[in-house]
Amino acid sequence: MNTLAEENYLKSIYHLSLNDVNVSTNQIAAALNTKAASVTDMLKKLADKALINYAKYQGVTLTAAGEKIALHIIRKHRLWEYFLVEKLHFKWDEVHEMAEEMEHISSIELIDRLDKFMDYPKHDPHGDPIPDRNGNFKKYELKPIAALNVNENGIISGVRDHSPAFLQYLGKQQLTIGKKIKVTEIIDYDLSMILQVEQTEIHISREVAKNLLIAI
Amino acid sequence: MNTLAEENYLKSIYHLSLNDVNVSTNQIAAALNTKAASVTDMLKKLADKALINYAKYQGVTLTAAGEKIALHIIRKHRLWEYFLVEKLHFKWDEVHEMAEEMEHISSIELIDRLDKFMDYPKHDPHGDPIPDRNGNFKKYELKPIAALNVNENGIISGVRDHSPAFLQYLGKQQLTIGKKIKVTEIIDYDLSMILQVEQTEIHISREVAKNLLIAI
DNA sequence: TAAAAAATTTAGACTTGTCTAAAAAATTTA
DNA sequence: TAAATTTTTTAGACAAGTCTAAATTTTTTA
Repeated sequence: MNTLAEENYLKSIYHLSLNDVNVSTNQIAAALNTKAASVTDMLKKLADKALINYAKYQGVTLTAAGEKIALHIIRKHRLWEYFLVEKLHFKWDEVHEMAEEMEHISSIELIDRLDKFMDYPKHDPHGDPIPDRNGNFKKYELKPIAALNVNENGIISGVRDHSPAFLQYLGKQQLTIGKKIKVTEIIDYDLSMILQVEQTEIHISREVAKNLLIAI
Repeated sequence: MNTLAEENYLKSIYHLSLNDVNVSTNQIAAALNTKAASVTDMLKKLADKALINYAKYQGVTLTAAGEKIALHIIRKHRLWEYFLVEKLHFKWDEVHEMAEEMEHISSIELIDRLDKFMDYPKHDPHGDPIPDRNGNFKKYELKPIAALNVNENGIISGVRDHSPAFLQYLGKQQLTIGKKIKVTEIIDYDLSMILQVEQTEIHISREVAKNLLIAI
């Protein structure tokens, strides 16, 4: 098996790969709160194990083997988050740190049984898809509410910012996964938006609108 | 917080302390599958942190602080074992290794909620007591079936040997926690015993009788 | 396109936890 | 109780993962 550090590198590289094909040393260092020199050392090890494609100064991509491991860690992270929210009743802004530890529990059988226990959830509490045991999941597209025009509507299906502060704010405003929203007005001055959510109108800044995602 | 290695040392010292007041370097080395020299190094660190009382060549005892940590790890281990058996339907001989990893998940709130989720179980799947959040548990005494005479009876309440092989054997014979047993015969020749368990008679060796415990 | 700036890698060092081999202390035994 | 044996500790080394500082490569910019 891989070390904890290796698993965290693979997971970060996977997430960064969603935005850029080649992931840079500095991006990884920032994501893992470490130094570029440390990243270079680890990249050599991961390349030796054939988990990444690495050419000096060129950035990295995951190999098929590396991506498989990354997706399995993400599967574990998201299933544990679902467990923490649905079974232990934590709030969606409280579970990330715990899941960061739990995602490294190694047993595959354990996670498959946990999946069954919860009746095979498709999304974690933040709307992110949960890969199945083979690493497959539907790559549905989401777009920010900021991209909507007046009178357009959608269902809240994800967040771009996973910080506790943002999640807490959304929770307080009842802007949670599954809620149906409609844009009733866009303020010219600052591009902030007024949304119709169930019976109430909610005013959100452009910043919030960019980080709150709806299904297309 | 403490490192994973430190937690494992404290836990081992706690378990060994149940048999001997002072725990020796070699005992710890054997329990942790490491070398005496490595143990000496770690004992110095734990003593510096005031988690153990350590005098060179004299063996160690846990301080109150060290015992508290050890009991919390044991609490986590046993609650996760209960979860794995009761909720995920693993067999009692399958859960130890998984719980060895899960016991190091740090959140106290998580384990308290898990405890509540399972309705505050008092014993793990092997009959061992689960400490509460303050490290308290009933210190009930158990004795081996080997200590019984003919016609005496009791309720299976624990095991002395936690190895998968022993647990699997017991499971197959229906010799599980909570079963009522009565000694119907003791064979002079090898001190093996014939037990009445529910409707059936089961013949167990002296070795088994020494490792299977009943409530006094 | 050459100089400046930024990104990345290398070199050497440090910490944690481990090891082997040798030394020292404690215990057993004759 | 002195010698032999066992246990424990010390000394020095190593691997993993990290760091700082310096060197190198790439990218940007003037």
